[in-house]
Amino acid sequence: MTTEETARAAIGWHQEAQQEQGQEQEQEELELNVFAQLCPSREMFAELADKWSLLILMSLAACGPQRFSELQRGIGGVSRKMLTQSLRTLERDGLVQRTVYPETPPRVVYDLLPLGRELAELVSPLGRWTEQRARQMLAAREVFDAAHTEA
Amino acid sequence: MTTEETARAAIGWHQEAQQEQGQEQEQEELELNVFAQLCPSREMFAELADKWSLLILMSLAACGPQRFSELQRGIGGVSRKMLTQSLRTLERDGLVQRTVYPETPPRVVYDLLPLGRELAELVSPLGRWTEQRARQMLAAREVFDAAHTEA
DNA sequence: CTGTATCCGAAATGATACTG
DNA sequence: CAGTATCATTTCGGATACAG
Repeated sequence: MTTEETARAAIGWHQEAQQEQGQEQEQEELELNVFAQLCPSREMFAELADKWSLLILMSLAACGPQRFSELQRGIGGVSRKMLTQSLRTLERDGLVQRTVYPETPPRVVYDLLPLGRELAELVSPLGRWTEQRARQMLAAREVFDAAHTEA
Repeated sequence: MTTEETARAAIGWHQEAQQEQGQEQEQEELELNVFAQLCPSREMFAELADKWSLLILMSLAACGPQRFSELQRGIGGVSRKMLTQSLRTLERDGLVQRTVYPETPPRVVYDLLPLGRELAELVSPLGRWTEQRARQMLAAREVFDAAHTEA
């Protein structure tokens, strides 16, 4: 490995794959790369990098298993449609479990599966960070907007 | 604090604020809450919970300061329009710095500001997690889809 | 090279009404 | 309660042309 290669590797991630994606035959285990447009992991990433999906994961992590209506009350502004849709996707990908208790009226509870819990533990800090730094970002906005108003 | 309240607090986050948002006068420092529809932090969160914004932050964290064209090559599938737009937002919120070197042709370099670096360090693990678990999620999908095909 | 401006089709989302 | 179906609207995002 050359000095150059060492330097690039030290910076992080997997630059080789970032160039293009097509002929990564070096390993029997194909490299997945969120930066590559056609990589399956990019599709997953694009799906998870969504406001509602992340809020659902955070809510389940913070408040534990919840019913559909609890989630909707807890996550301000979600419509039933978006909540249903996002939950289905999370369920499909094995992140969330949907359990129906055949009562009347029916009770449906959503909970994190191990995979979803892993992800939620990475996402929750993101939510807290946003709350902690929101004022700072808003302040930066005002400065930026002010500087771009004298036109 | 009742046993019930202790339990709720232990679960995490700030349930009080999750109910509604309007009369949190308990502290001089208003509580920010990403779960509340009208909270400023929600707006910030919605803005950051975006595919392109997150990929830009990850790319800058992984590869260091980059020019516009480098970012576009590194992030597969971004159009100039989306890249410009996302970079402007990140710049406006004080996460990214844009530096113009008045050469010919002009050279523009983007880099993380301290605030953006903080965020990037929370976001990058998310990208790596997605790559590591993508296969698992895809496998879960097949199972889910198979189970919902016999109709 | 690094954008900006505009057009336009596609996709996301909200509102509403209906169902098991 | 927990959805589904449909429609209307908004927003997103790519293509293209033009500019400093």
